[in-house]
Amino acid sequence: MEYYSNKEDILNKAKEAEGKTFGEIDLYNRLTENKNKGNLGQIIEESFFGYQINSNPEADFKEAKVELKVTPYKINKNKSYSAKERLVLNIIDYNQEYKYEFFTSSFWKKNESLLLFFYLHDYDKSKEDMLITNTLLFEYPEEDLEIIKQDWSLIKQKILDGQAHEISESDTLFLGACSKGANKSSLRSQPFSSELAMQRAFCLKQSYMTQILRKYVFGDQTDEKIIKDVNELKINSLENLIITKLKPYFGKSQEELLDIFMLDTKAKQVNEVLLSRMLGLEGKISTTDEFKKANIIPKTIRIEKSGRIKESMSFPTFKYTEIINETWEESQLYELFETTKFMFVLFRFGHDNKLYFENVKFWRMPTQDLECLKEVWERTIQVIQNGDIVKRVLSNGNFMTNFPGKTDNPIGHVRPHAQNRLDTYPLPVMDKLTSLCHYTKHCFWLNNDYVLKQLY
DNA sequence: GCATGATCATGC
DNA sequence: GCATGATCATGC
Repeated sequence: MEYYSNKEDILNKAKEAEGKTFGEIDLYNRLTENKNKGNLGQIIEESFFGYQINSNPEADFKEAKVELKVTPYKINKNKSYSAKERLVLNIIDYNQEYKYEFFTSSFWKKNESLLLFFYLHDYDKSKEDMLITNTLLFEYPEEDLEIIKQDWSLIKQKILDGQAHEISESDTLFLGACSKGANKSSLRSQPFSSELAMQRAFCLKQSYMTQILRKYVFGDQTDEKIIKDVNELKINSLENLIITKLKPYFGKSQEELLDIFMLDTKAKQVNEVLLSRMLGLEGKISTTDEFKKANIIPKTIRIEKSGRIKESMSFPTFKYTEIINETWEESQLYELFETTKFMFVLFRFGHDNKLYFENVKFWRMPTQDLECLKEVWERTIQVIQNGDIVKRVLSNGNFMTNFPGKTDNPIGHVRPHAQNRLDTYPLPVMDKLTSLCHYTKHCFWLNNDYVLKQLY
């Protein structure tokens, strides 16, 4: 058995796997014999590097401090590449992790540097036919490491606060704590609360992995950064730095801001452009390195003079044929709110009818609210499955539906979101009342009054 | 007045 | 062509 003790040798060996399928590498028929079928990492460890599989707290290549990981990516409709999943790392032992500092943590001990085997995932292929296309020895860039340190500290703080059961992947930016285990009943004890917490593992978020893939594997151009000086991140969080940069503009009207940045009112996208200017960016905030890696979605909210928000908040449409086959924990809705952080950009109408930039708030959906939203998701599936979408036809020809409405749930509801009524998705079950086999695209909306409550 | 259905506008 | 943010229209 060869022994790989330095990074160069390890990477050179890894390169030999590029262009091979898992079937070609698998010497011990792990794939075909159907046991441990999921674990492609084990095949690489055992058949390719020739070492015994272990679950040490140290990295796989202990001496070189390199952890081996196999991870899939996909090609999108628009030909770009995306990581298919988050990169799941070691399980968090709530009863131990809080005792450490970042550089003595279990995360750092095991994942200080990563040897990544990227393979192209293809739904039409079995695992043995999927191709390893690229390998990468990855070390965290300095500016990323500062954010990862903050992420780790936040997770540690939640354990210290007896809040391990409230941890969510959307708490943090690059390094997450994702749920791990067969199901929700994989619970663990925590040191500062009697409440059991879901078993979680450290992970690099899917959005972070996508950026790694694009930048280091496919050599895409680096995206613009909000924080240009790493040192700023050593003393403050990304969120606080953004708020600090925006604070001088709080209370200014849209007109004043346009004036300051010498812009013409070109309607619609003004607020997004203004936000960019206030942060000193050339492009949109949603396309910055930090926002893409952390999966932060900016949302503009306009508060009326009356203090209410007129419109509810929309999200991507769902496909009727797909949603009915989802489980809650793997559903697109759960994934969205479990992993996404939102940046609410608040504007308020003054008594002079002018729009004033008021504040910025980073928000993620609290765990119990997400559980409440589950009822909306369940009801939606039920309605689709029963072919029970249309409740009755209104006098003007519009359809009234049985989808959960705003009054049915405090968090969210289901409503159309389409070009027009003829912009549809196919139905898995024919609608009983109308005999329709396609129905207008719908999506989940967050209730306007719920959103308002989140601001204060 | 507002919940709900429907659609517009923009940009990729 | 369509996703997405934004907003309109109207029946109850």
